[in-house]
This record gives sequence, structure tokens and C-alpha cells, in this order.
Amino acid sequence: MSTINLKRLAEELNLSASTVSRALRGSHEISQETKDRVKALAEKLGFQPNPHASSLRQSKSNTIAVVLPEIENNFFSQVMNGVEDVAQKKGYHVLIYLTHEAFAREKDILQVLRNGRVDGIMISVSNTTTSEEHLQEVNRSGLPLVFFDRIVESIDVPRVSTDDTDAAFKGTEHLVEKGCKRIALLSMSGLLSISSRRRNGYLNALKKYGMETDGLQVECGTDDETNRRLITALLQGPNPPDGIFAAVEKLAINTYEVCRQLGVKIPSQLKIISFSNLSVTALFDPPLTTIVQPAYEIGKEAAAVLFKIIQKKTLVPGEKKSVFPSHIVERASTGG
Amino acid sequence: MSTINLKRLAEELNLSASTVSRALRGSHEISQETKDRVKALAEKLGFQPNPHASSLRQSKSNTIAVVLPEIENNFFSQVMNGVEDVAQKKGYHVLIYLTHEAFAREKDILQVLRNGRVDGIMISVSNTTTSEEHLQEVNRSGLPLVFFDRIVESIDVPRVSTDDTDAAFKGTEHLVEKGCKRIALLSMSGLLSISSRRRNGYLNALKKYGMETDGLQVECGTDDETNRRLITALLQGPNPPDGIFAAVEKLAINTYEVCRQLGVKIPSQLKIISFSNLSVTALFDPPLTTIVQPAYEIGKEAAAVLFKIIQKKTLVPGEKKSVFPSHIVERASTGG
DNA sequence: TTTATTCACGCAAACGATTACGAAATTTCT
DNA sequence: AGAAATTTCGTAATCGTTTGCGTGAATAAA
Repeated sequence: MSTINLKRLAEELNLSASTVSRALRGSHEISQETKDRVKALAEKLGFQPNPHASSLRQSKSNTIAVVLPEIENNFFSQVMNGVEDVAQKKGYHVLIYLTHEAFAREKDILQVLRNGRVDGIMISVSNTTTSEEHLQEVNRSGLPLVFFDRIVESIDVPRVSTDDTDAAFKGTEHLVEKGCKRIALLSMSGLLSISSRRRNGYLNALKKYGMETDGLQVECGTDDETNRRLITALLQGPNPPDGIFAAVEKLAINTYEVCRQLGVKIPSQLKIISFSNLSVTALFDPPLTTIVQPAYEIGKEAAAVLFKIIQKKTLVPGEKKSVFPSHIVERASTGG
Repeated sequence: MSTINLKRLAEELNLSASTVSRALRGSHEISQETKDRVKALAEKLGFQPNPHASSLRQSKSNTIAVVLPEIENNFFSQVMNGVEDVAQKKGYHVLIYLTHEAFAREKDILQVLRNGRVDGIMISVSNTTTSEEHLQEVNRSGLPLVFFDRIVESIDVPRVSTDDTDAAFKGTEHLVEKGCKRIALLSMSGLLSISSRRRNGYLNALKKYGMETDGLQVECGTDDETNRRLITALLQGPNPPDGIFAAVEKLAINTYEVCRQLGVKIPSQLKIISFSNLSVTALFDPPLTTIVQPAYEIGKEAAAVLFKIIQKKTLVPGEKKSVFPSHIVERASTGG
């Protein structure tokens, strides 16, 4: 394009390319006078070092990758927001990759990233991921890796998440406190540890209060139509729940849709709480009680930890596994 | 890292690096037998060409940049989704940059991108952008550029957007048909052409029906608190509107909040329609009538056009300025 | 004044891939 | 069979930066 490079700059200044390079990078081997002269002209001509040459020489890309299941989801958007913020402060660039919850796609992406294009990877794994080999290989290759939200427990890399078990416990307990006697769990199918953690929180709470779980655990999937059928069956069954704990936002929305169709009154007939980072749930009919994850902070922390690894700084123990508390925003869907 | 490179591969095969390179790229100058041998070993060793060396040599990064005001917004997430889809099919990588509606940040980003890091840029400009110089410079440098949604009319690059004027006209007309006599416009301040297009659509409709606009146009900003005050003043004024046309989703939400606080009944006392790509507006109380933009398609088209320019294919006239129609999803907030 | 140091800079070799050019070896054409 | 063309591959230059090493000059130490 503009083809203004080091050599050209050097010629204009009657200097060698190496001197110009050092001057621009603030080397102490160059006199202040020369530095000023170089920087002045570089500024004037709008010179920027070719990033590919730079990266090739230094084997450092100044770029990180964020791999996530979807972006059309407030939680992940907020994470991206946090990531972008710290990346930009560090002068880093951010590549984004979407898996659309497809294992094959996730494998392809990680495969392609193992070639120096990025200095590190942040990933929230897809819910169809059935093997860890692709992640282990990245880890073994020495490429810095950080998990966020959707963690693979068995792989020893730093992870940033929320206290899912505890939050799910409290969410379920909230329903109990509001008088629910039969509380159902709506969760996504799959092997994600995050799912089982939330399920455990739910089960722990029901056990604590000696409540039944039979026929109250519903595994849903990605298809809205199917989910609505499952929920309809649940609500029209012989012994319907009076409370629903939705492990993910999508399922709470499906529940609202079904309730509207069936004429089930929320919260009088059925109370609902759900993990969700959607602020407009406050405008729902009725307003939805949510468990909100600190998504922005999770993104920031995950990025910060990644940069620490990239810069080979040693992590303090808390950074190897940082957990951010979620909090309940109580609204009318669980009102008395 | 793994440091498996062309030279190493070549040594293993008793070939020269150039032959290996050509074989992998499917050159006709290499015998089929050699190609097979090379590809087999490359596959086995998981060889991938160093992207920086490749980019440096070819001055081609296989990367595009998407610059947008925010990601925590369904419209932009859906656009990203579309972009990522076509990029991945083309084997391209996607860098994401957020301006947070800050002009200075936008300038910095575009400045940094003018150095070969990307082969092309897609941008939706910030609403605080007051000058075009930074965009003109990108354009002059020959770096492929495409606008989407928020367009700068005076710069001659391909643009992908929706029929804002027409959609706003129809949205306003929808309110008229529902019986509104005094329709207010809530819009974001700034110089964006998209704002004036939507305003024009609103004004055209009111003119067509001979309706008044005095004191009914409210310019809002980014701060929710301020917006709510402005809307409160509007609704409590001497001559309040019975219909509201919100140019952006955020302002419809602010309006709902105010109405809830003031006890204003929607739609009986006040009808509302808004541009929005949030599907859960169907669950609002009452469900919000929206003007939905085909965000995913806009993202796909913008990316497709960008790739055409990058590959120096000539654009058909329609591609220089493609307009996707928005459509109204009628719900209870404008119900009779 | 002579000898060490330090300063300020240039030379040239990397980094890893691509590609113009050339040169054997083989095939095809007269 | 000899010339021409084709096939198949290697040599080396190149992309633009960074950096180890060397060198002359200026400065400090002896």
C-alpha cells in the first residue's frame, strides 16, 4: 500500500534501518537527539511498523483469540466487552471465533490457532464438546490458554467462572423461601461441568429442604420448539411443579412462552428464577427474577490472567482459579 | 513453539523448501506423487505455514476488522454473527474493535489498522464522530472499506443498511393507523445520517397526515437517567403525546421504565413502537411492537461485499449500496 | 599520554514463507 | 536422431523488522 517502511525512513534520515528501529523502540543505545529526529519524521509520515514482519521476527503477534459458543447472548457480549477493554489497554488485538455450539467447529478453530497467529486463547467450550484432546494439544503446545465460564475441569489451565453451584443453590433456596413445594430444573443437555454444577446446586437445595426431585428434572436442547413441548408436558403432567429453576436464560424464555400459551399465571401458579444477564428481564410480564453473572468482570479477569501468562508472570494462587460471585436480582416472577 | 516449518519438512522429505511450499499450495509444477508425499507428511506432523511469514511475503493477512460502537446490543451481535459466518467460509479471521461510541477511539483504531494488519475493514461509525478525515484516509490508502448500518453518506465506499426512512415512515404510520393523534419522536443526538433518516421518515409520515410535531421531538443521549427525565417531562407536559416512535431500542426501554413509574398505561394511554432487534420484547409488559432490522443478513452482505472488493472483483451496482428492508412486528404496545 | 570504557551507530543475519528464474531430465515433435 | 517443448524441481532473492556483533569516536580512568 503506502509502502513507507523502515528502510525508506532510514534513507530520508541518513541513518541505517537498525538505528531507526532502535530509536523508535526507545533503545538506550541511541542518542536522544537521533531519537527525536527519527520519531519526528516517523510521526510526520505516519509510519507504522509492518505487523507481520514484526511478528515474524519476534514470534509474537500481539493478538489473542476469544473462542465462544455464540455472541448473540448478553453474557458473552459482556464478556467480550471486558476482554476488549483490557486488550485495548495492553495494545493487543482480539480475534473472535464462534463455535455455534459445534464440537467440530471448535476443533477446527483450535487447530488453526496453533500456528503463531495468536499469543493466547480464551475459550468457553461448546456444549457438544465430547473430547478434550483438542484442548490438551493446545495446552501441550505451550500456547497460553484460559477457560472462562464453561470450564473443562480436567485440564490444568487457569479458569475464570462464577460460583455456579452456590448460585444455583441460592436460587433454588429462593424459590423454597417463596413457598414453592415442587421445584423443577430446566437444564441444557450435554457434558458441560457448568451444567452439572448448577444441577448440583439445585439438588443440594432440594435435599436440604427434603424436597422431591422425581420427574422434575428436564433436559432441554437448542431447539425452541422441542423445549416448549417438554415444558408443556411438565406443566400439564399429573403432578406439575410450582417453581422452576432455569439453568439458562433461553429456557426461562421458553417457559414464559409456554405459560402464556397455557394461561399459567406467574408467579401465583408458577414461580420462575433463571440464570440470565439480560437487563430487560425487568420489563417482562411479570419481571423475571434472575441470577446475574458478573460477565464483564469475568471477561476482564480472564483477559488479565491470559496476559499474565503471556508475559510469563507467575500467577498468584487465586488467579489460577478465580471465582466471581453471581447475585440474585429479585423480581415479580418469584414474588409472593 | 513447535517450530515445525517448511525447511524441516523439506529435510525430512529430501526436498527443497520451495518444492514443499508449492506442493502444499497445489502448484501444477509439482508431480502428483511428490504432492501426495508432501501432503501426507504435512498432515501427519500437523504442519501449518507460519501466518506472519506468509502474510509478510504475500502482503495479505487473511484477516478483516469489524469496528462497531458496542457489542452488548442484539443488532450488532447479529451482524457479527453474519460476518463471522461468511468469514469462516472464506477462511478469513475476524478482528473485533469496539469504539464505545467514542470518536477518539474510533480514530485510533482506524489509524492502527492502516498498516497491513487487515485486508479490509467493516465499520458502523460512532455517534460522536464529527469528522470524516480518518475514514477518508483509510479509503485513500486503498484499504477496502465497507459501511454498515451507520453510514457516512459523503464517503464513496460500499454501504449496507436498512431502509431507515421508509421503515420509520411505516412505523409512524402504524401509530397513526392505531389512532394516535400526537406522536413523539425519541432519537439519539448526534450527526449520524441514520438518525436524520429515521427522523425524516417520522416527519414525512406526520406531514402526510397533517399532524403536529411541535415539542414532540426529543433528543436523548447515552445516559439513562437523563433520558428518563426527558421522557418524564414529555409525558407530564401540558400537551403529552399519545404515541411514541423510538428511533433506538434503548429509548423504548427508558420509556417503559418511565411509564411504569408514572403509571401510564400502554397502549391505552400511550402507544409505543421502536426499532429493536431484541426478540424477547415479545415478553415485555405489554409486548413491544418493533421494527426489526435484518441484522444477520446485513452482516453477511457487508462481509460478502468486502470480500469482493478484497478480491478485486467488480461490484454490480446493487452491491455498492445495498438496502435490506426492515419489517414491523406488531405487538400489544400499539394494540387497539 | 596511554589505555579502558562508554556511546552511538552500521552490518548483516536472522524470522519462515513465497516465487522469479534457471537447469536437469524427460517427453514430444520433425 | 536431433531439436524443441515440457515436466519437475532447486537456488536464491525477497517481504520488513529486529538484534547480535563489531567498530570508530568520544570520554573516563590510569
